[in-house]
Amino acid sequence: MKVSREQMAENRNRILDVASRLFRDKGFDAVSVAEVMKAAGLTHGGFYGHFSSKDDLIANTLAHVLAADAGGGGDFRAYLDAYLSPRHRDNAAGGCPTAGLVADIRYQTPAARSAMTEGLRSQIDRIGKAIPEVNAVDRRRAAVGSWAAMVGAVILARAIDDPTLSDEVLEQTRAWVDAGISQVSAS
Amino acid sequence: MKVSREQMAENRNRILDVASRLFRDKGFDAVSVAEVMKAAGLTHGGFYGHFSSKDDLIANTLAHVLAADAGGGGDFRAYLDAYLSPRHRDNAAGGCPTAGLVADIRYQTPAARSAMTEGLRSQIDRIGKAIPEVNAVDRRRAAVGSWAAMVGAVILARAIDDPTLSDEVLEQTRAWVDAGISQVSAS
DNA sequence: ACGTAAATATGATCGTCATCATGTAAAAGT
DNA sequence: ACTTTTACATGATGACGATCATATTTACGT
Repeated sequence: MKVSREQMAENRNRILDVASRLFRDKGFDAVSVAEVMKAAGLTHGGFYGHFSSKDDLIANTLAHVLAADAGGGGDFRAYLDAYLSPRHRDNAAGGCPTAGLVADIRYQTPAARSAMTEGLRSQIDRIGKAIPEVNAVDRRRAAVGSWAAMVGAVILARAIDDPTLSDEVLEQTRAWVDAGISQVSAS
Repeated sequence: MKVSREQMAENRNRILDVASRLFRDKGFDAVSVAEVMKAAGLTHGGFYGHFSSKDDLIANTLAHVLAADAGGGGDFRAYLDAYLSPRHRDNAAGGCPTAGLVADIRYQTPAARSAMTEGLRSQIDRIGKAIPEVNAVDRRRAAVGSWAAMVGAVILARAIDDPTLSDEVLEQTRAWVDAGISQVSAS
Protein backbone atom coordinates (compact mmCIF):
# COMPACT_ATOMS: atom_id res chain seq x y z
CA MET A 1 0.00 0.00 0.00
CA LYS A 2 1.07 3.51 -0.71
CA VAL A 3 1.85 5.85 2.19
CA SER A 4 2.04 9.61 2.42
CA ARG A 5 5.11 11.55 1.36
CA GLU A 6 6.07 12.36 4.88
CA GLN A 7 5.41 8.80 5.97
CA MET A 8 7.79 7.67 3.27
CA ALA A 9 10.42 10.16 4.39
CA GLU A 10 10.06 8.85 7.93
CA ASN A 11 10.40 5.30 6.67
CA ARG A 12 13.56 6.16 4.82
CA ASN A 13 15.00 7.78 7.90
CA ARG A 14 14.08 4.83 10.02
CA ILE A 15 15.77 2.51 7.54
CA LEU A 16 18.95 4.58 7.73
CA ASP A 17 18.84 4.66 11.51
CA VAL A 18 18.37 0.95 12.00
CA ALA A 19 20.85 0.18 9.25
CA SER A 20 23.49 2.30 10.93
CA ARG A 21 22.96 0.46 14.20
CA LEU A 22 22.97 -2.97 12.60
CA PHE A 23 26.03 -2.24 10.49
CA ARG A 24 27.96 -0.90 13.47
CA ASP A 25 26.95 -3.91 15.47
CA LYS A 26 27.52 -6.72 12.99
CA GLY A 27 29.42 -5.32 10.02
CA PHE A 28 28.16 -4.63 6.52
CA ASP A 29 28.34 -8.19 5.26
CA ALA A 30 26.60 -9.83 8.16
CA VAL A 31 23.51 -7.67 7.82
CA SER A 32 21.03 -8.56 5.10
CA VAL A 33 18.73 -6.17 3.32
CA ALA A 34 15.73 -8.12 4.63
CA GLU A 35 17.03 -7.82 8.19
CA VAL A 36 17.34 -4.06 7.88
CA MET A 37 13.83 -3.73 6.48
CA LYS A 38 12.38 -5.95 9.15
CA ALA A 39 14.08 -3.93 11.88
CA ALA A 40 12.55 -0.84 10.30
CA GLY A 41 9.13 -2.47 10.46
CA LEU A 42 8.81 -3.10 6.72
CA THR A 43 9.29 -6.02 4.37
CA HIS A 44 12.17 -6.58 1.99
CA GLY A 45 10.19 -5.76 -1.13
CA GLY A 46 9.97 -2.05 -0.53
CA PHE A 47 13.71 -1.67 -0.21
CA TYR A 48 14.42 -0.93 -3.83
CA GLY A 49 11.96 1.90 -3.77
CA HIS A 50 14.31 3.68 -1.41
CA PHE A 51 17.74 2.57 -2.54
CA SER A 52 19.13 1.20 -5.76
CA SER A 53 21.20 -1.51 -4.09
CA LYS A 54 22.69 -2.61 -0.82
CA ASP A 55 25.85 -0.69 -1.71
CA ASP A 56 23.73 2.39 -2.17
CA LEU A 57 22.23 1.83 1.28
CA ILE A 58 25.71 1.52 2.75
CA ALA A 59 26.88 4.77 1.19
CA ASN A 60 23.75 6.63 2.30
CA THR A 61 23.91 5.16 5.77
CA LEU A 62 27.48 6.37 6.14
CA ALA A 63 26.63 9.88 5.05
CA HIS A 64 23.63 9.82 7.39
CA VAL A 65 25.43 8.60 10.47
CA LEU A 66 28.62 10.57 9.97
CA ALA A 67 26.65 13.79 9.61
CA ALA A 68 24.72 13.00 12.79
CA ASP A 69 27.77 12.01 14.80
CA ALA A 70 29.53 15.29 15.48
CA GLY A 71 31.33 14.33 18.66
CA GLY A 72 34.52 15.88 19.96
CA GLY A 73 33.47 19.46 19.45
CA GLY A 74 33.40 20.67 23.03
CA ASP A 75 35.58 19.56 25.92
CA PHE A 76 38.19 17.28 24.44
CA ARG A 77 39.15 15.58 27.71
CA ALA A 78 35.54 14.68 28.45
CA TYR A 79 35.19 13.31 24.93
CA LEU A 80 38.40 11.32 25.32
CA ASP A 81 37.24 9.79 28.59
CA ALA A 82 33.89 8.76 27.18
CA TYR A 83 35.43 7.48 23.95
CA LEU A 84 37.95 5.26 25.68
CA SER A 85 35.49 3.91 28.23
CA PRO A 86 34.37 0.27 28.58
CA ARG A 87 30.86 1.55 28.01
CA HIS A 88 31.71 2.79 24.55
CA ARG A 89 33.68 -0.35 23.76
CA ASP A 90 30.68 -2.47 24.70
CA ASN A 91 28.19 -0.38 22.77
CA ALA A 92 29.28 -0.69 19.17
CA ALA A 93 25.73 -0.46 17.84
CA GLY A 94 25.23 2.98 19.34
CA GLY A 95 28.86 4.07 19.36
CA CYS A 96 31.22 5.95 17.09
CA PRO A 97 30.60 4.96 13.47
CA THR A 98 34.25 5.44 12.65
CA ALA A 99 35.40 2.94 15.24
CA GLY A 100 32.72 0.51 14.14
CA LEU A 101 33.01 0.82 10.40
CA VAL A 102 36.31 2.28 9.14
CA ALA A 103 38.07 -0.99 8.78
CA ASP A 104 35.30 -2.33 6.56
CA ILE A 105 35.38 0.71 4.31
CA ARG A 106 38.38 -0.60 2.46
CA TYR A 107 36.15 -3.12 0.68
CA GLN A 108 33.31 -0.76 -0.13
CA THR A 109 32.32 1.30 -3.15
CA PRO A 110 33.91 4.66 -4.02
CA ALA A 111 30.80 6.45 -2.76
CA ALA A 112 31.13 4.81 0.64
CA ARG A 113 34.85 5.54 0.82
CA SER A 114 34.21 9.13 -0.08
CA ALA A 115 31.58 9.54 2.63
CA MET A 116 33.94 8.10 5.21
CA THR A 117 36.82 10.29 4.05
CA GLU A 118 34.75 13.43 4.49
CA GLY A 119 33.59 12.23 7.89
CA LEU A 120 37.19 11.71 8.98
CA ARG A 121 38.31 15.01 7.59
CA SER A 122 35.75 16.96 9.58
CA GLN A 123 36.28 14.88 12.69
CA ILE A 124 40.01 15.64 12.65
CA ASP A 125 39.28 19.31 12.11
CA ARG A 126 36.82 19.28 14.98
CA ILE A 127 39.33 17.70 17.32
CA GLY A 128 41.96 20.18 16.21
CA LYS A 129 39.72 23.01 17.30
CA ALA A 130 38.90 21.39 20.63
CA ILE A 131 42.49 20.78 21.60
CA PRO A 132 44.36 23.22 23.84
CA GLU A 133 47.54 23.49 21.77
CA VAL A 134 48.43 27.00 20.71
CA ASN A 135 50.73 26.29 17.80
CA ALA A 136 48.74 25.33 14.69
CA VAL A 137 51.27 22.73 13.58
CA ASP A 138 51.25 21.03 16.96
CA ARG A 139 47.49 21.17 17.06
CA ARG A 140 47.10 19.42 13.77
CA ARG A 141 49.60 16.76 14.71
CA ALA A 142 47.94 16.19 18.07
CA ALA A 143 44.51 15.99 16.45
CA VAL A 144 45.56 13.36 13.93
CA GLY A 145 47.66 11.35 16.36
CA SER A 146 45.05 11.41 19.10
CA TRP A 147 42.28 10.38 16.74
CA ALA A 148 44.32 7.50 15.36
CA ALA A 149 45.09 6.32 18.88
CA MET A 150 41.48 6.63 20.01
CA VAL A 151 40.04 4.73 17.07
CA GLY A 152 42.81 2.16 17.22
CA ALA A 153 42.36 1.56 20.93
CA VAL A 154 38.62 0.99 20.66
CA ILE A 155 39.13 -1.42 17.77
CA LEU A 156 41.80 -3.31 19.68
CA ALA A 157 39.78 -3.35 22.89
CA ARG A 158 36.79 -4.78 21.04
CA ALA A 159 38.88 -7.54 19.54
CA ILE A 160 40.54 -8.61 22.77
CA ASP A 161 39.08 -11.55 24.60
CA ASP A 162 40.57 -10.88 28.00
CA PRO A 163 38.64 -8.18 29.89
CA THR A 164 41.69 -7.15 31.91
CA LEU A 165 43.86 -6.54 28.87
CA SER A 166 40.98 -4.92 27.01
CA ASP A 167 40.36 -2.49 29.86
CA GLU A 168 44.07 -1.80 30.08
CA VAL A 169 44.32 -0.90 26.40
CA LEU A 170 41.56 1.66 26.87
CA GLU A 171 42.92 3.14 30.05
CA GLN A 172 46.59 3.26 29.02
CA THR A 173 45.70 4.82 25.70
CA ARG A 174 43.56 7.37 27.48
CA ALA A 175 46.46 8.28 29.75
CA TRP A 176 48.89 8.32 26.83
CA VAL A 177 46.76 10.63 24.71
CA ASP A 178 46.06 12.80 27.70
CA ALA A 179 49.76 13.10 28.49
CA GLY A 180 50.57 13.82 24.85
CA ILE A 181 48.10 16.68 24.79
CA SER A 182 49.29 18.18 28.04
CA GLN A 183 52.92 17.99 27.15
CA VAL A 184 52.59 19.53 23.74
CA SER A 185 50.44 22.30 25.13
CA ALA A 186 53.00 22.95 27.84
CA SER A 187 55.89 23.14 25.35
CA MET B 1 45.38 -38.89 -4.96
CA LYS B 2 47.20 -39.41 -1.76
CA VAL B 3 50.47 -37.52 -1.20
CA SER B 4 53.34 -38.11 1.16
CA ARG B 5 53.23 -36.97 4.77
CA GLU B 6 55.68 -34.20 4.18
CA GLN B 7 53.88 -33.18 1.02
CA MET B 8 50.69 -32.92 3.04
CA ALA B 9 52.42 -30.85 5.70
CA GLU B 10 53.70 -28.55 2.97
CA ASN B 11 50.22 -28.29 1.54
CA ARG B 12 48.80 -27.35 4.90
CA ASN B 13 51.44 -24.70 5.33
CA ARG B 14 50.81 -23.34 1.89
CA ILE B 15 47.09 -23.15 2.62
CA LEU B 16 47.79 -21.17 5.79
CA ASP B 17 50.18 -18.87 3.96
CA VAL B 18 47.88 -18.05 1.08
CA ALA B 19 44.90 -17.81 3.42
CA SER B 20 46.71 -15.27 5.56
CA ARG B 21 47.48 -13.18 2.49
CA LEU B 22 43.97 -13.43 1.09
CA PHE B 23 42.32 -12.69 4.43
CA ARG B 24 44.53 -9.66 5.03
CA ASP B 25 43.83 -8.44 1.54
CA LYS B 26 40.07 -8.99 1.30
CA GLY B 27 38.75 -9.79 4.75
CA PHE B 28 37.50 -13.12 6.08
CA ASP B 29 34.06 -12.98 4.51
CA ALA B 30 35.13 -12.04 1.03
CA VAL B 31 37.46 -15.03 0.69
CA SER B 32 35.90 -18.38 -0.10
CA VAL B 33 37.28 -21.74 0.86
CA ALA B 34 37.52 -22.64 -2.80
CA GLU B 35 39.51 -19.48 -3.49
CA VAL B 36 42.01 -20.31 -0.77
CA MET B 37 42.45 -23.85 -2.03
CA LYS B 38 42.86 -22.71 -5.60
CA ALA B 39 45.49 -20.18 -4.55
CA ALA B 40 47.28 -23.01 -2.78
CA GLY B 41 47.21 -25.05 -5.98
CA LEU B 42 44.55 -27.48 -4.79
CA THR B 43 40.82 -27.97 -5.26
CA HIS B 44 38.10 -27.26 -2.77
CA GLY B 45 37.40 -30.90 -1.95
CA GLY B 46 40.58 -31.52 -0.02
CA PHE B 47 39.93 -28.67 2.34
CA TYR B 48 38.07 -30.64 4.98
CA GLY B 49 40.93 -33.05 5.25
CA HIS B 50 42.98 -30.21 6.71
CA PHE B 51 40.45 -28.16 8.63
CA SER B 52 37.08 -28.90 10.11
CA SER B 53 35.48 -25.71 8.87
CA LYS B 54 36.20 -22.26 7.53
CA ASP B 55 36.13 -20.95 11.09
CA ASP B 56 38.75 -23.49 11.98
CA LEU B 57 40.88 -22.26 9.09
CA ILE B 58 40.50 -18.70 10.30
CA ALA B 59 41.60 -19.57 13.83
CA ASN B 60 44.58 -21.56 12.58
CA THR B 61 45.56 -18.90 10.10
CA LEU B 62 45.60 -16.31 12.86
CA ALA B 63 47.79 -18.42 15.09
CA HIS B 64 50.05 -19.12 12.11
CA VAL B 65 50.49 -15.56 10.96
CA LEU B 66 50.67 -13.98 14.40
CA ALA B 67 53.41 -16.37 15.42
CA ALA B 68 55.35 -15.57 12.24
CA ASP B 69 54.90 -11.84 12.51
CA ALA B 70 57.20 -10.84 15.34
CA GLY B 71 57.89 -7.27 14.29
CA GLY B 72 58.88 -4.42 16.56
CA GLY B 73 61.50 -6.31 18.48
CA GLY B 74 64.57 -4.33 17.48
CA ASP B 75 64.87 -0.64 16.73
CA PHE B 76 61.50 0.85 17.56
CA ARG B 77 61.92 4.01 15.49
CA ALA B 78 62.79 2.03 12.39
CA TYR B 79 59.77 -0.17 12.98
CA LEU B 80 57.57 2.87 13.47
CA ASP B 81 58.77 4.45 10.22
CA ALA B 82 58.16 1.31 8.22
CA TYR B 83 54.80 0.67 9.87
CA LEU B 84 53.45 4.12 9.14
CA SER B 85 54.73 4.22 5.57
CA PRO B 86 52.60 4.43 2.41
CA ARG B 87 54.27 1.20 1.39
CA HIS B 88 52.82 -0.65 4.34
CA ARG B 89 49.44 1.00 3.92
CA ASP B 90 49.34 -0.15 0.30
CA ASN B 91 50.47 -3.68 1.06
CA ALA B 92 47.72 -5.09 3.22
CA ALA B 93 48.17 -8.61 1.87
CA GLY B 94 51.77 -8.77 3.03
CA GLY B 95 51.49 -6.34 5.91
CA CYS B 96 50.79 -6.47 9.61
CA PRO B 97 48.06 -9.02 10.36
CA THR B 98 46.83 -6.96 13.26
CA ALA B 99 46.19 -3.90 11.11
CA GLY B 100 44.54 -6.03 8.47
CA LEU B 101 42.43 -8.29 10.65
CA VAL B 102 41.75 -6.97 14.17
CA ALA B 103 38.58 -5.18 13.31
CA ASP B 104 37.08 -8.35 11.84
CA ILE B 105 37.93 -10.40 14.90
CA ARG B 106 34.93 -9.07 16.75
CA TYR B 107 32.68 -11.29 14.64
CA GLN B 108 34.80 -14.42 14.83
CA THR B 109 34.79 -17.53 16.98
CA PRO B 110 36.26 -17.66 20.50
CA ALA B 111 39.28 -19.55 19.15
CA ALA B 112 40.03 -16.75 16.69
CA ARG B 113 39.56 -14.08 19.32
CA SER B 114 41.85 -15.92 21.64
CA ALA B 115 44.59 -16.22 19.03
CA MET B 116 44.37 -12.51 18.31
CA THR B 117 44.42 -11.63 22.00
CA GLU B 118 47.63 -13.56 22.55
CA GLY B 119 49.16 -11.96 19.47
CA LEU B 120 48.34 -8.51 20.77
CA ARG B 121 49.60 -9.31 24.23
CA SER B 122 53.01 -10.36 22.97
CA GLN B 123 53.20 -7.51 20.49
CA ILE B 124 52.60 -4.96 23.23
CA ASP B 125 55.21 -6.65 25.40
CA ARG B 126 57.67 -6.63 22.52
CA ILE B 127 57.17 -2.93 21.91
CA GLY B 128 57.51 -2.25 25.61
CA LYS B 129 60.94 -3.84 25.54
CA ALA B 130 62.01 -1.96 22.42
CA ILE B 131 61.06 1.45 23.75
CA PRO B 132 63.67 3.70 25.38
CA GLU B 133 61.65 4.69 28.45
CA VAL B 134 63.32 3.88 31.76
CA ASN B 135 60.36 3.89 34.08
CA ALA B 136 58.36 0.66 33.73
CA VAL B 137 55.01 2.38 34.13
CA ASP B 138 55.81 4.90 31.40
CA ARG B 139 57.11 2.16 29.19
CA ARG B 140 53.93 0.15 29.42
CA ARG B 141 51.78 3.19 28.76
CA ALA B 142 53.90 4.23 25.80
CA ALA B 143 53.81 0.72 24.37
CA VAL B 144 50.03 0.45 24.51
CA GLY B 145 49.38 4.00 23.34
CA SER B 146 51.88 3.81 20.50
CA TRP B 147 50.53 0.49 19.29
CA ALA B 148 46.95 1.74 19.35
CA ALA B 149 47.97 4.82 17.38
CA MET B 150 49.97 2.80 14.85
CA VAL B 151 47.23 0.29 14.19
CA GLY B 152 44.58 3.01 14.14
CA ALA B 153 46.53 5.17 11.72
CA VAL B 154 47.07 2.36 9.23
CA ILE B 155 43.38 1.42 9.38
CA LEU B 156 42.34 5.04 8.87
CA ALA B 157 44.86 5.59 6.10
CA ARG B 158 43.59 2.52 4.26
CA ALA B 159 40.01 3.72 4.47
CA ILE B 160 40.67 7.24 3.26
CA ASP B 161 40.05 8.00 -0.37
CA ASP B 162 42.16 11.09 -0.68
CA PRO B 163 45.89 10.30 -1.02
CA THR B 164 46.93 13.59 0.50
CA LEU B 165 44.89 13.12 3.65
CA SER B 166 45.84 9.46 3.84
CA ASP B 167 49.54 10.28 3.66
CA GLU B 168 49.06 12.99 6.21
CA VAL B 169 47.43 10.65 8.70
CA LEU B 170 50.42 8.34 8.46
CA GLU B 171 53.03 11.05 8.72
CA GLN B 172 51.40 13.06 11.49
CA THR B 173 50.80 9.95 13.54
CA ARG B 174 54.42 8.94 13.01
CA ALA B 175 55.58 12.33 14.26
CA TRP B 176 53.10 12.25 17.14
CA VAL B 177 54.18 8.82 18.35
CA ASP B 178 57.80 9.74 17.89
CA ALA B 179 57.37 12.89 19.94
CA GLY B 180 55.46 11.01 22.62
CA ILE B 181 58.27 8.51 22.99
CA SER B 182 61.00 11.13 23.15
CA GLN B 183 59.16 13.29 25.61
CA VAL B 184 58.31 10.53 28.01
CA SER B 185 61.87 9.28 27.89
CA ALA B 186 63.15 12.77 28.59
CA SER B 187 60.91 13.20 31.60
C1' DA C 1 54.72 -56.89 -3.93
C1' DC C 2 50.00 -56.30 -1.53
C1' DG C 3 46.37 -54.50 0.82
C1' DT C 4 44.73 -50.75 3.32
C1' DA C 5 44.21 -46.22 4.72
C1' DA C 6 44.55 -41.58 3.56
C1' DA C 7 44.82 -37.19 0.63
C1' DT C 8 42.72 -34.94 -3.20
C1' DA C 9 39.61 -34.46 -6.98
C1' DT C 10 34.97 -34.15 -8.83
C1' DG C 11 30.49 -33.51 -8.35
C1' DA C 12 26.29 -32.87 -5.46
C1' DT C 13 23.35 -30.41 -1.88
C1' DC C 14 21.29 -26.88 0.75
C1' DG C 15 20.85 -22.38 2.62
C1' DT C 16 21.35 -17.68 2.34
C1' DC C 17 21.07 -13.57 0.02
C1' DA C 18 20.58 -9.67 -3.41
C1' DT C 19 17.62 -8.43 -6.68
C1' DC C 20 13.50 -8.68 -9.69
C1' DA C 21 8.32 -9.34 -10.96
C1' DT C 22 3.87 -8.61 -9.89
C1' DG C 23 -0.03 -7.47 -7.08
C1' DT C 24 -2.60 -4.10 -4.13
C1' DA C 25 -4.18 -0.34 -1.93
C1' DA C 26 -4.03 4.23 -0.77
C1' DA C 27 -2.29 9.06 -1.74
C1' DA C 28 -2.36 12.96 -4.93
C1' DG C 29 -3.54 15.46 -8.69
C1' DT C 30 -7.50 16.59 -11.55
C1' DA D 1 -15.32 11.31 -7.19
C1' DC D 2 -11.94 9.32 -10.71
C1' DT D 3 -7.75 8.20 -12.41
C1' DT D 4 -3.17 7.65 -11.98
C1' DT D 5 0.79 7.12 -9.52
C1' DT D 6 3.46 5.00 -6.24
C1' DA D 7 4.98 2.81 -1.75
C1' DC D 8 4.97 -1.30 -0.06
C1' DA D 9 3.88 -6.50 0.26
C1' DT D 10 4.37 -11.17 -1.46
C1' DG D 11 6.47 -14.31 -4.01
C1' DA D 12 9.98 -15.67 -7.56
C1' DT D 13 14.83 -16.15 -9.46
C1' DG D 14 19.68 -16.97 -9.75
C1' DA D 15 24.33 -16.78 -7.70
C1' DC D 16 27.41 -17.97 -4.63
C1' DG D 17 29.51 -20.55 -1.19
C1' DA D 18 30.07 -23.86 2.84
C1' DT D 19 29.87 -28.45 3.45
C1' DC D 20 29.16 -33.33 2.20
C1' DA D 21 29.41 -37.76 -0.82
C1' DT D 22 31.89 -40.49 -3.61
C1' DA D 23 35.65 -41.77 -6.64
C1' DT D 24 40.55 -42.14 -7.52
C1' DT D 25 45.06 -42.65 -6.77
C1' DT D 26 49.06 -43.47 -4.21
C1' DA D 27 51.90 -43.58 0.06
C1' DC D 28 52.96 -46.72 3.76
C1' DG D 29 53.01 -50.54 6.76
C1' DT D 30 53.48 -55.49 6.37
